[in-house]
Amino acid sequence: MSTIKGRRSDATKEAILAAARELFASDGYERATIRAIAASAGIDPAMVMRYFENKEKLFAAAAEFDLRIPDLAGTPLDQIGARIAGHVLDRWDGDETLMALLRAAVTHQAAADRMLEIFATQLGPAVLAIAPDDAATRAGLIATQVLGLALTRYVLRLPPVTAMDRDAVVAWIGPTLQNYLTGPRPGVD
Amino acid sequence: MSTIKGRRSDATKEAILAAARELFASDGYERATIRAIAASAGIDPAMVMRYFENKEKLFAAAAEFDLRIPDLAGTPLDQIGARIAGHVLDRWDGDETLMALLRAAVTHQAAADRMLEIFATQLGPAVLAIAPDDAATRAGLIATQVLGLALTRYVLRLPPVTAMDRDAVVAWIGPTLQNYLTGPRPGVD
DNA sequence: CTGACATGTCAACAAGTGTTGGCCTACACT
DNA sequence: AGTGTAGGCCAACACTTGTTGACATGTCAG
Repeated sequence: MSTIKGRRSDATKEAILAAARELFASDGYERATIRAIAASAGIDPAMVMRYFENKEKLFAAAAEFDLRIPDLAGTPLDQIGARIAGHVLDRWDGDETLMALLRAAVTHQAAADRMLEIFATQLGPAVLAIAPDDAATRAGLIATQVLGLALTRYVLRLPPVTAMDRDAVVAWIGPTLQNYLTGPRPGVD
Repeated sequence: MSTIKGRRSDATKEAILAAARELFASDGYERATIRAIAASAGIDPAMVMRYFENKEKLFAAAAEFDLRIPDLAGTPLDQIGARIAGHVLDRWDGDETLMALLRAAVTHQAAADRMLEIFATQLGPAVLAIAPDDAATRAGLIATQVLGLALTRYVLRLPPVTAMDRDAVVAWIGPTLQNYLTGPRPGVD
């Protein structure tokens, strides 16, 4: 066995993962059946079980995800909001994994936990580096707006939201994120 | 038959609806089974079919909903955002129908359509009355933030978001909604 | 009491689910 | 050549789903 070249099985394993991501993204956890995923990958359902023990673990493998929050060091402090807004759009358009995660998270506890973990370990620290005070709250607020945008634009496809082009979204959402990140803590008024 | 007093069946019909709302809200459309709903209502699954032809129509009946957007006429123009934020929290805490709708909308097309319709017919006109220009876009942005808040606070239960008390949520989210509603259209800058 | 009708229960169906074990095929190595 | 093994397919399992039709019970008018 040549461990140098990837084994042939790696190819179909990858095909299964791709099909799984696609169906989890479009149908959610329960409606994306193993049979449908296998059919979409052009193989037998039993193969899915061979490579990934069960559906739960298949999802876990398919939902592995990195937000790839950009290094914000070089960005002027007052443009970080817009930068994040643009990044969110790019990331969401280029990878269905996030959609699979969001769709599944709403009805499946394990997926919700994974989503929480991603925001806690990836968004949290990034916010902490910029706004050390109230970092958790500020990160939560950002999640609020970012996930709400994703939900209405990519899942529900609310017409006025899908109609906005990239620049408009950044121009509107950017300042909101900027405020959540670096704005004064409200309440004193 | 005395049409004056409600028939006895109306009671169980209402019990079914209540159980349906509860399970649709906590489990989503596919996981909320007719059998589980019937059991929770203390009756036979066949009764559900007798009163509501099928699962689809049961959901439609259970997801009947009114946002009850308050009359904003008496509210100072610059406090409308906070008013809406508070109203959203009240409405969400007091009625599981919204949660059922949101959870189901993510995986079920009919539910998504219903959600779109609710925002189009109830939120849209209210925004139009206040901000006639760009009303659709502004309503969409509001939906973005409101649904994002609901998603992270009530469905995903993101810790920093659930940790905020009512006043804090209103203080943070209110200005965002205010800006989406009455703020200047960005882009000139 | 007798019947009619609303209200409810029971058992079963057909279809679809995740999952399993046995069997086949092709290729690498000696 | 033969043989071991990884990759793949098939048929079946136990179970759950929405849905249906036949049958039982209650309630009230005559």
